[in-house]
Amino acid sequence: MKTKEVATKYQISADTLRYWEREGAIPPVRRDAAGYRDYDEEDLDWVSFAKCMRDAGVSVEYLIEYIELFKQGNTTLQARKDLLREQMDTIAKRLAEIQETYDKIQNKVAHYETHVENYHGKLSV
Amino acid sequence: MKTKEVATKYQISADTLRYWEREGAIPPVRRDAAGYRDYDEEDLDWVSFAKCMRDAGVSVEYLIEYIELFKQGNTTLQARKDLLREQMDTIAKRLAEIQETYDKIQNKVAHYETHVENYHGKLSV
DNA sequence: GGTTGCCTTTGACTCGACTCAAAGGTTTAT
DNA sequence: ATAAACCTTTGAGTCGAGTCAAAGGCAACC
Repeated sequence: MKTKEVATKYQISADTLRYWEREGAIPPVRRDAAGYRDYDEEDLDWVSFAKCMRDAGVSVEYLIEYIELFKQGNTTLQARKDLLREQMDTIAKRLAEIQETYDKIQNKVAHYETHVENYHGKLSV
Repeated sequence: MKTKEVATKYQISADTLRYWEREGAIPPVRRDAAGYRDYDEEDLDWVSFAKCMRDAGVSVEYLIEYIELFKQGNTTLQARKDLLREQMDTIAKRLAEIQETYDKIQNKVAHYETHVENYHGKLSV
């Protein structure tokens, strides 16, 4: 699978794909005879992983760290697990925060329904 | 309440507070005789609103738009409500996305428990 | 009355994460 | 066989969102 195809499939720009690889946020991708990237199943898994994590707000730097550990082989299994757990905690917090904001806005919108003046109310009702 | 106090209270830098106001992401704050900002209850509500929204990933630009509408008075009530609803949709999507990633990582971590090799598995199990 | 610690503005700087442009090689369709 | 549509690298540019530094004003304690 070539760059643009992958880009389309995962809704990422080709530039971003190359950028991630350049930075080490995904491992180096296989190349064909012409030197063109040719993503195999495993490469796609890494792309999918990176996209997921980025979408959840995980920094590129974290991804690089993870790949770094992966490259060092099976002695880093525990470290990688720890890194993922750490990210899970962060994501969980973000999730809760966003949920909270969501509820508050919902409340605010509900107030708009009833208060038909020059409304500006608190978020925390 | 003075700038630093507010900054501490909401875990924002004083610079950010001034930046938001400068950009119009919150309305102008009352000043004391010396020209120092003195946040009253309503100002604090706006700060809290801005922080909430920013934390949920809403752009400063959106906040500016909202404040713009607010300044224009009660003819913009519907527009403001629409804007908030739009943001709610976006936030809801983000929420779902993050939740999905969270579940996937959880799964991945679980796999680490059982697969004790040079593990790298798919996110989607 | 001086030092410390706030406060102000203005304008420049940083940082992360892309994004684009230039210059050029390959492959596919006509 | 030539154009269109890909691909490559390198290096520079952009963009959002702060963040910092300079230069100076007020305020309170010792």
